[in-house]
This record gives sequence, C-alpha cells and structure tokens, in this order.
Amino acid sequence: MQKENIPEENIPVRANINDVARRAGVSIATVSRVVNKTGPVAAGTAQRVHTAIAELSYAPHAAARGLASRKTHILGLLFPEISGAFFSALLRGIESYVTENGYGLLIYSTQGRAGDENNGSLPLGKHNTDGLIIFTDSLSEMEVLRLYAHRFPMVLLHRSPPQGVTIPCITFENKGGAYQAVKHLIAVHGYRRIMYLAGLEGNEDSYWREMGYRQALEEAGLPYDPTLVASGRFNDKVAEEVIAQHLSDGLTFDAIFAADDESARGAIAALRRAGRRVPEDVAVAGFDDALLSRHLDPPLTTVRAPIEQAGRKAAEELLCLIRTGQAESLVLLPTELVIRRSCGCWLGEIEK
Amino acid sequence: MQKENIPEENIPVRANINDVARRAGVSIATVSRVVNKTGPVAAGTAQRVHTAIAELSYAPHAAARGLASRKTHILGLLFPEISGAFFSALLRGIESYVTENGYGLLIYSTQGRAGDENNGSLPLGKHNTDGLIIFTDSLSEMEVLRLYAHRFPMVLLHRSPPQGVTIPCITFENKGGAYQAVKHLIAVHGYRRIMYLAGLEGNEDSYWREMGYRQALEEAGLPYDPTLVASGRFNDKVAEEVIAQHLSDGLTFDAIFAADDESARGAIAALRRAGRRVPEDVAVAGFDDALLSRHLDPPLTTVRAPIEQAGRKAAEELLCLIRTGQAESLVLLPTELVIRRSCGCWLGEIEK
DNA sequence: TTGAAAGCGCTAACAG
DNA sequence: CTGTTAGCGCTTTCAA
Repeated sequence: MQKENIPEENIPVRANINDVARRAGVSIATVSRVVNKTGPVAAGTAQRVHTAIAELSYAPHAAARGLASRKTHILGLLFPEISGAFFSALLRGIESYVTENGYGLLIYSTQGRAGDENNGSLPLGKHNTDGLIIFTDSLSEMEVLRLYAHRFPMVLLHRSPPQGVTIPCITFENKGGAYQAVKHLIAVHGYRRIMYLAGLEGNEDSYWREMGYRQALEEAGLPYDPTLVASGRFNDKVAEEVIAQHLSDGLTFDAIFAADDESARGAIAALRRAGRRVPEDVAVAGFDDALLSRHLDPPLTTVRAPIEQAGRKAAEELLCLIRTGQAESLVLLPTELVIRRSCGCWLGEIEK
Repeated sequence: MQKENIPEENIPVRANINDVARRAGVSIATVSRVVNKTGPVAAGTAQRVHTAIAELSYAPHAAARGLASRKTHILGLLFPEISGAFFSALLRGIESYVTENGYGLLIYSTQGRAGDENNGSLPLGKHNTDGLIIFTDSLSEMEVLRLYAHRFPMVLLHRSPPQGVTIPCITFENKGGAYQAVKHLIAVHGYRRIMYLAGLEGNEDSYWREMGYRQALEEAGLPYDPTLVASGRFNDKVAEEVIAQHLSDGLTFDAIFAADDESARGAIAALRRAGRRVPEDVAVAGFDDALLSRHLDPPLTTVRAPIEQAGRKAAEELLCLIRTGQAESLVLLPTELVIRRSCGCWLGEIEK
C-alpha cells in the first residue's frame, strides 16, 4: 500500500512561505514583508500573517533566503586551535555579540595547517559566511590577501594585516601592559636582571610585550641582555623546561616576566623544582590574568587583558564592516596590572 | 561614465557552476557530478572540469546547494554557557570530528534562557542545520520533544532524554567514577565523615556522582547523612561559601568529595581560610581533572573524565544518526581515578 | 557518459 | 498597501 495522499492534519511537517501565505490569505511577498519588516503592510494583514506563522510554526529556510538575498547572516570564526580559558573567554565574547545581533557563528579550527593544506578551499568563505574573524595566524598572509582582493569582510584578532592593506585589527595594549609590569618589578622591587620569557615565535602579542619590557629596562637605565630572553611558547611545559635549562646553565636573574600566565606557571614550577623560592629568590609576573592566575601558588602578579571584550569588539567591528562598509582600522584594548604575590608584594590584602 | 561591460579578465569575481561548465565545455550537470562524485563521468571530462574549477577557484555556494539538496552539511551545537576548560575540551572534540567529516559547526549559547525565551524560534534547527548536539539543559524538555516529533536528528550530551523517547545520549561513567573516588577515601585513608559537595540542582552528572558516593558509603557500612550533602553549584565561589558556612556551623567531616574540580578548589580555599590543612585535617577529591587540577595546592585528587572524547563521540553519533538513521542510544564514557595529594596520599611520586 | 530542465524556498524589483 | 514574477546557484530526475 502506497503512501496515501490524505492531508492528515492540513499542517505540513515543515511549512514554507507558500503555506503561510495560503493560510493567511495573502501573497508570499506579503509574508516576506512581514517576516523581514521590509516594506509597508496593513496592521490587520500583518496580524493574520503572524497568526499563520505561529500556527504552522514556520521558520524561513536559511538556504533559500541566503540564495535569494545573497547574505548568509552567518559569521565565521577561524582560529588555530581550541584550548584553555583564553579561548573560552574570547569565544564567549564573540558568540554573545553575534547572537544578540541575530547572526549565526560558524567556527573552524585550522589546527596548525594555517592555509597551506587547505589552500584554495577554506571551508569558511564567501560561499557560506558574510564575513570572517581571523584569530592570530590561523590563515596564511596569502589567503588573507586573496580574501581582501575579493573585498570579503574580515577582521583580524591579535594579528596585524599584511603590508599595504587596511583590515580592521583588534588587539591588546600589549606594549603598555608589559611596560607597566616590568616597571613595577624594577621600580617597586628593585630587580635588575629580569628575564623575558617570550611566547610563540613570530607572535605579535609576544613581540609587543617584549617591546614593553625593553622600554621599561631602557627607561630605568638597565641594559638589554639577549641572554635574558628565552621562548616559553605560551606553554607551561616548554616554559618549565627552558627555565630549568637556564637555571642549570647557571644563568642568574632575579625576576621573570612571562609572555602569558601559562608560561609563568611553568616558570614557577621550574623554579620550585630547582629549590628557588617564589618570590623571595626569583619573582615572576605573567600576562592575561587567565582564570587560574589567582589560584596559583603564589597568586600570580599579571597584566589583565580584556579577553572577552576583545571577542565582542571583533564581532562588533565585523558586523559594522559588513553593514556599513567601514570599521575602525585598529582597536587597542587597555590592559591593567594586577598585583598579587608572585612579584614580591606582600600586601596581605584580600586578593580579588 | 557607466560601468563598462568589457570582460576584464574573463574570470568572474565569484565563479558559479555555469562559469565552470562553460569553461570546461560541459553542462552544469556534469560539473555537479564531478564536484559531488555522484554519477559516472569520463576521466578526461572530469579532468577538464577540475582544471576549470581550479582556474576559477570555484567554490559551490552553500545556500544554493542546501536549497537543492535539502541538506546544510552543518551541525548545530547548543549549550547553556561558555566557560572554562571543560567547555574548551568539549568543543575541541566536537569541532575536530565535525571538521574531519566535512561538516560545519554552528554554535549557539542559550545563556540561561533554556528554550523559554526563545520559544518556538530556536536559531538552530531544521532550517539551517542537519542535526543538533544538545548539551545539558540548554533546551527545554518540550523543545526536545518537539524536535523529536519532527524527526530532527539530535544527540544529548550529559543529559538523558525525556520519558518514553529514545534519543542518543553521551555521558560519563559518573556513578562508577564517584564510587571509586569515595571508596579510595574510605578504604585507603579511613575517612568516615565525607561530605558530598553537589553540583547544580537537577544536573544529572551531579546526581549520578551522588549515587556513586552513596554506593561507596553503603558498601563500607557508613551511614548516609544528608547534612553532609551541600550544593557547590559547580562553582568555586559558591562552594567556598557553602563550605565556610558549614565549617562555622560546626559541622564536622574529615573529607570532601566535590562534584567537580571547580567546587573542589572552592572547598580548599574555604578550608584554608578557616585554618584547616588539606589534606591533613580535611581531605578533598574532585571530578573532571580539568586543566588546573594538578596545579592546585595541594595537587587535586580527582576523577578524570574524557571530556574531549565525549565531544568527539557526540559528533560521531550525530553524524551516524544523520547518515544511517540510527545510533547508539546510550554511550557511557569511562572515568578514571587520578590520585594526587589532596586526598592524603603522599606518594612523593612525580605527578603526571 | 552526458545534457536539458524542473524545481528547492525565498527576496526584490515592478506593477498596480 | 499588495500581488506577480524573475531569478539566486545548485541537485536531480529523465532522456538521449
């Protein structure tokens, strides 16, 4: 027995614009107008349409809409790798703004292969999103330029645009924050041999934090000693090893300024293992104020970065770019020194 | 001067299937066949099509494709709120599997309003995704049933389906893990008054962990004392307060089994503030083995849960459901006790 | 092995 | 204020 053709309920499984139009006794154009609030519709008519929509629990088909209007109402987020509290905070910021504005968020992690393996076939692009948020080096410079040439809206998070092109860019006040931290180590505590535990090679955040470090040294008349700079790659294990190595090499220093909290944590672990007390023997400061920083032992002095806000701002600029065609070319979010114990301050105060 | 009609480069800004067909000297049907590997195409023809695709850097328009094929090739992820290492790990698992299988991932956070505020107009559904991963209580039971009635593919993460319906469900071996942990506290360390610091009210993970706790008590012939159960809501601040309160109320206990690592951390903080040593005076164990657990002071004994794997598994089951129409109805991922110091074990071994 | 053509559900002129 | 209609770019019969 074949499937019979009886209109079981008169309510289709999934209603489309025609069903709504029929039930409301209007044309599909009118339905479209009330759904999109485009063009004038008589109050009564609109009411009937709304009723029909509710009765059929009609939801416009995104693909059909996208095909006709040439917009997806979806933003794409490209990032190198999902990990830790930093990513969570950033995503929370992006997602909340995107959602509040009625857009969807499509995410894709390049997992290291920044636009080489997926050359020419990025899974996120004009074919399925209205614009892209590109986090650090999740996309090769070439790909960025290609998208730019196609006038595809995008904003860069923690990364500056290639030479010669203007693409909105959101990042922290890295140099200033680092400067404050290192200045504190020098001016308040009198440390003179301060290591800079850098982040990933080529990472711009790490670069500017180093610039802040150097500025503070210079201002205090302290020499810049390249042997005091090592890379912890934003990773606690790597940082731990590198500090352990330097320690056993007999390098002397009285403080460490780490490019992020993860590596600061690694540094503390290495110092402990080598029998050095923190902060009595060696002081440590980090960057980010990620969730765990205040729970470390000792609580970490660090530079607080408004991570979630960076996410929101990126989404905001992208939406602005999509809608108006322009956006801020550079947004520098303010950072703030958070003093706890690892720098040597023993204020005995209640930590935030 | 008007825009002239000279074919500048003969290469359209954004090529479509017609451009490819024309350039390859075939019909669009053939291009479609080549792109989707559906139906037979002569090797030579296919070659020409591929060349044309490359030359035009053609990417099929997702909306057009979706409209015609009635599939979006996008999975949706619904969750109550983005936060912390748990979420990162879960998302990493989901995203990697989804990406590896050529799907996209659309995410949406209900931020508390679990299907009431957004009643009848979920931004994720049949109109823009092929299926949904629903994390804990990000969607009301009614909404779940509505989707189910429409035969919309979905899997539940850390939440069981409403009475009477079968929806694939992925979660941890909560009861067993909790049992192991509490049994360790009892059998190895001899604690007899063990608090259970529960999670969110109504949370299933928390419920089953409590069941494991009770099983261990029972097996050891220890009484179940309801005054020893309090809620830390999976939150360190709340946990800290609640433990502080119990301490000042004069409640006595020699160990705390916390529903997750966050609340274990809060418990430790409260104990410290009250002058109790951990684990000498009160032992603590947690659940999850989130990133920070091993860096706490003391390092936290906890039950390791394969969070990332849960994410992958959820994506896998959903894809399976979409493609074959069926999937495992219940997946219980194994947990494992990780012994560190907070339970009282002083093994002096190198912590993992 | 290939092509022609009919939609998929919607938006956006355009006409009234 | 409302309806008609021509696509948007692709998949998918159906014929050839």
